[in-house]
Amino acid sequence: MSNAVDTRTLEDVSEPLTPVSRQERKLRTRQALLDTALELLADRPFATLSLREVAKGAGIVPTAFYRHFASMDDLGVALVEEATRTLRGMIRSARTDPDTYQGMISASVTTLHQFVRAHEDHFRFLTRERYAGGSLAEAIGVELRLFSGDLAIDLARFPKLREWSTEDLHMLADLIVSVMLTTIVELLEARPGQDAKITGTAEKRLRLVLLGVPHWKSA
Amino acid sequence: MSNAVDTRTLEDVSEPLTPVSRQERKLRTRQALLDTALELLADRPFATLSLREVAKGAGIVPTAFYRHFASMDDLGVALVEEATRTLRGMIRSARTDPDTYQGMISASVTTLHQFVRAHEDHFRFLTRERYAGGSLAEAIGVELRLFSGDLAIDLARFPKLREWSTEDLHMLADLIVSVMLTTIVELLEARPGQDAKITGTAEKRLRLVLLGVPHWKSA
DNA sequence: GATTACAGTGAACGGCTGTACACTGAATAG
DNA sequence: CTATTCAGTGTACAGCCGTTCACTGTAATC
Repeated sequence: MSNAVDTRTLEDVSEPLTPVSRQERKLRTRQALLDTALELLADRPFATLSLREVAKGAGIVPTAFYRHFASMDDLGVALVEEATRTLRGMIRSARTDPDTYQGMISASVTTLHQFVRAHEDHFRFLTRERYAGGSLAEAIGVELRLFSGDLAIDLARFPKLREWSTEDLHMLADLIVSVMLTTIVELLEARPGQDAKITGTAEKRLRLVLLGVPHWKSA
Repeated sequence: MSNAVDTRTLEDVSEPLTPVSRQERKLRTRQALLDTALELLADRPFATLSLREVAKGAGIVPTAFYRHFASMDDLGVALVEEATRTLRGMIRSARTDPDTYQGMISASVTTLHQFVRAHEDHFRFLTRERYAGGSLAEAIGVELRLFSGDLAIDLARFPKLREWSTEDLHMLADLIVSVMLTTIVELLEARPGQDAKITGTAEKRLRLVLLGVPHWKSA
């Protein structure tokens, strides 16, 4: 399987076992805090996590938490950064051959599927907190708007979309992003074995949207 | 303005000032608890509310809370019921003249806009908790799937959609619902004065989706 | 080899949490 | 008029919370 997408992100390339410089130990504890938080977030919102339980999960005493983050909010920001790094990795992977709509659609959905399955907790975190309100939701919103903007630029390269207004291009990009988000949530909520059906539906939705493009009049 | 949509739901018709039967007092306190919770939910997720602060907001002592709800989760369920009653009211209002796509689109978006503005806290609650995980999210998910199913049936009445498979009809209905949800979130996050732009974009998105319909081949 | 920097410790604090329990007083039922 | 029902009260308790402070032991520095 030589053309499989590389779903790894920076932090999960395996480290050598010969550890121990001081700053490296610190980095590991920091990562343990982030990983613990991400685990706990599997079934509850970020705002319900306590500093004490995250510290306990990472194997340190509550007060040592402050050696790494000024507050839980601060850890939340770091978590958004980590998760959006994964998201950007996915977008980079998906931005390949802009030849045909159909090719682009199935390739994008395949990439989406692989990344969601390889980083379920990151995507769960992003979709859960996106609408939760507060500063994390805002930070995630900003990131998604950046994503949507990039997509609009990519879309402008297609012949049929050359003459669209930038406003209409953004409208289309937002629509595609919301289909993507819906698909991510469906994948995360799915019982095993439903993946093919969900990705199939996602492709259909994108095809239907793009089917309207040649007949669009902005009015 | 005789053809304005009636955005009231059952609970906000004003009561007479001549109160006081015992069960009526109880109902009022219960409603005060629900209203207080809804206020607090404006800027935080449900899971962070405490029984004590909700009780305090409603003007009763913490232990009296149990005269009305067995737990905060129980209050959450009641809140989902109240909010989905508003949602169903909106759907009933929107289900009017299935003559043309264009007429249906702008009428639906107008109804959506009016209901969201008239019941911001209900819609904020629904969209916030939809992805928050836990039993509330599940209950809201069930309700939205019912909505989507009803919409699929309505859509089947349009000539162009007569011969679509039920699967494709659900795909289309879900797509429309996700556009609606996106629009709701945009309205709730909007700074004042942006409403026209948001509803305009929402109409465009729906028009684009429906533009693909006549050219659809399931395959 | 002596000194410093610092990740992690452990006790203690005041504040908020849910809930048990015995109570009061007024609207209701007999 | 009397007895009952029950929404709301007030006290109390054990548990978790974030944060403070003085501390220890070891890796890094000189």
